[in-house]
Amino acid sequence: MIARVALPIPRAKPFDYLVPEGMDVEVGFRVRVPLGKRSLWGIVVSVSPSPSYPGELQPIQEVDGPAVSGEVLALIQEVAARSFVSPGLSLGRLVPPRAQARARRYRLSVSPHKARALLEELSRKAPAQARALAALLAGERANGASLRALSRKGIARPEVLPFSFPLREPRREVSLTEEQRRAVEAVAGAEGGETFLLFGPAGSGKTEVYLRAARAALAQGRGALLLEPEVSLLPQLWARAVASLDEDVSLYFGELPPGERWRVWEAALRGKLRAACGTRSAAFLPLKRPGIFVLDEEGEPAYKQGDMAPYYHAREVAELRSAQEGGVVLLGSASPSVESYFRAERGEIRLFRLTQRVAGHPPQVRLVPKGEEVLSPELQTAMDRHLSRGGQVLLFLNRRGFFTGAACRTCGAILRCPGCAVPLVFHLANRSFRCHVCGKALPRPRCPHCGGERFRLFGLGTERVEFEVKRLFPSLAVARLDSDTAAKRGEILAGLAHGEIDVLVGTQMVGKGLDFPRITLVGVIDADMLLSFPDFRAGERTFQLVAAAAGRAGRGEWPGEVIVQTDQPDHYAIRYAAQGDYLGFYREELRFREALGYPPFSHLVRILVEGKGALRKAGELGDDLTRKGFEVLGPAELHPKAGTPRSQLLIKGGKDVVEGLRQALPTLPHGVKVDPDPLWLV
DNA sequence: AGCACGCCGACT
DNA sequence: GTCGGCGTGCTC
Repeated sequence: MIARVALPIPRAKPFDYLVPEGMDVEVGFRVRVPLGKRSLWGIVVSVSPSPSYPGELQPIQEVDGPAVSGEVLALIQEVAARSFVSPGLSLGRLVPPRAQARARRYRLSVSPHKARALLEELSRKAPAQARALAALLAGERANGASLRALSRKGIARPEVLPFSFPLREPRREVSLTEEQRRAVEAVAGAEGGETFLLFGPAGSGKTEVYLRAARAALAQGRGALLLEPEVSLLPQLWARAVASLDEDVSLYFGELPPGERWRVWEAALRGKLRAACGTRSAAFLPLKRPGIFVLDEEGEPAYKQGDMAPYYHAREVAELRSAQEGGVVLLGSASPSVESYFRAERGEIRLFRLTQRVAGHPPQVRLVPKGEEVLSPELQTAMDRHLSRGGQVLLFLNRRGFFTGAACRTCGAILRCPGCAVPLVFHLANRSFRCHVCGKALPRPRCPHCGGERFRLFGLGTERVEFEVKRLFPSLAVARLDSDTAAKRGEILAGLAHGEIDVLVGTQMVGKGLDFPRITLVGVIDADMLLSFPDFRAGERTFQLVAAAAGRAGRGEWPGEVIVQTDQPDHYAIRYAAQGDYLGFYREELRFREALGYPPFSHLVRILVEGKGALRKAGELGDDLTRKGFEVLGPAELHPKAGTPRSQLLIKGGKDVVEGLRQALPTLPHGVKVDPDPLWLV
């Protein structure tokens, strides 16, 4: 027998190998095979009696066992084809490696009586182990190395616990509003392959609809996948799912330890797992008979993988799966993507609106000018007012660091990363200039033009907002939550929950989904920042930023207030966001998209060319595609990444543009990447 | 992706 | 004279 194996190399086609006599190899199995002088793990995509390769075949070296279901294997191959990358590489990135799950807890394997007796003996020879044993007896945490030593001696044994968040919710049976009930009934009674959009403001009870619909799917013996765009949003959804579904609910996201990822994946593959919460990569979890795919905050760009192949959108993956494997897709949002709302309006997906608030109050939103100070007088006054009443304050700014730019005092040149050419950001934490593209840190940079060592610093980052708040309100407890402090995220959120933190400064992403009833004031430090991006989605992102900020305020009994610092209060994205009017924004945005022929009135494909002569190569590729009848925008030169020059083309076309490109470019030239329906153009 | 082969510049 | 740059091509 011959097995065709997809290997994690850029080549699109799988390789043929001989299956040794007596070896059990099936489609979806992971196998180790020789390739040249190397040996690689790959996934069997088909098994047949005759080879398609004319040369001599090598035998499979080792079988690991089933790694992916036939359905998800086909899905990943389809996703790979759509983003012009090798199925083997895509499989290598989406199917988690087999790894031993790390023990998270140790248990005594001797009686407590015997353990106490051992304690004395150990305290002389191995005091660290004695301390660990004492901690075990007391049910406390202990040093890992000491525990492993105790395990070797047979005194303790490791116990693998599933990954979980330290968060529990009581089970609560809430009665549904009429709107919620109608949505649940429609979703639960739908045919497989249907997509729904649940559109309702923060506090309108979308999560309850997700959970009831998931419960209905589980009751029919089908699986449920609940997705969030960010890991930071998972704990709360997961805790509610655990409380409300009579089912084990696993967590699955890219940042899980490899052993844990594999454990959850394998449980799904074996049919032992029917419900999971996760981020975009969880859309591929090989659940048997999926019944529902929920995407909360469906308009969030984090659902799109755009930085690494395979380029995919979790919504598209869920819809492909529901069409092939059955089940429905339920999208939910207070500010849906323009694309999804457009589809709902055209009747391609079914729209359900939730208009009644079941929790909290709509906040009052005020637009104030930015001015010279980091915190405008209006924001300062409002902070005073809310804090003196015992409220908490959240301040949003989408930029890390202290100063976001530096200009040479001698010649005026802007200090840039030598490899990436983007302006360097000054961070107070280690007093150095850092590149936010490649992460390089320069403690004492010199001007590349004149060698000057003194710089004028400007621009606003989260560190400086934190600094300003501490300066203006010295008695307050101020914390900062951005990717520089993300390691302390749990600690910071606990502090916020216990009222130990008065003011939290954060970037939009890490601060999203916070649900703390005592946060009554939210400040958006610079609402204009996203507007200045040369991207047709700038307005949509700005609306989402302000709308998300508004959704964070006043989730408890007290009415919330939002202060938005902006110098463009008349811009429609900011104006409608302040009014909480999604539809007003949508209509105006749609007119703009139609006038310029942007999505949803067209499809875009981003072609990225990297390496030496990128601009020239992109130009030649663009000319070639123009001759073949494509509408080509560019080439545009991008800032280099870690010294590699980059350029890009945009192709604009109809629904079939990706298929057309696949025929026009059957093999991609070296250094070329293709991202269909990109969400970020810069 | 690796790893080989292969053809042109600055060094013991 | 060689060491080594990375362009092209192949691996079942």
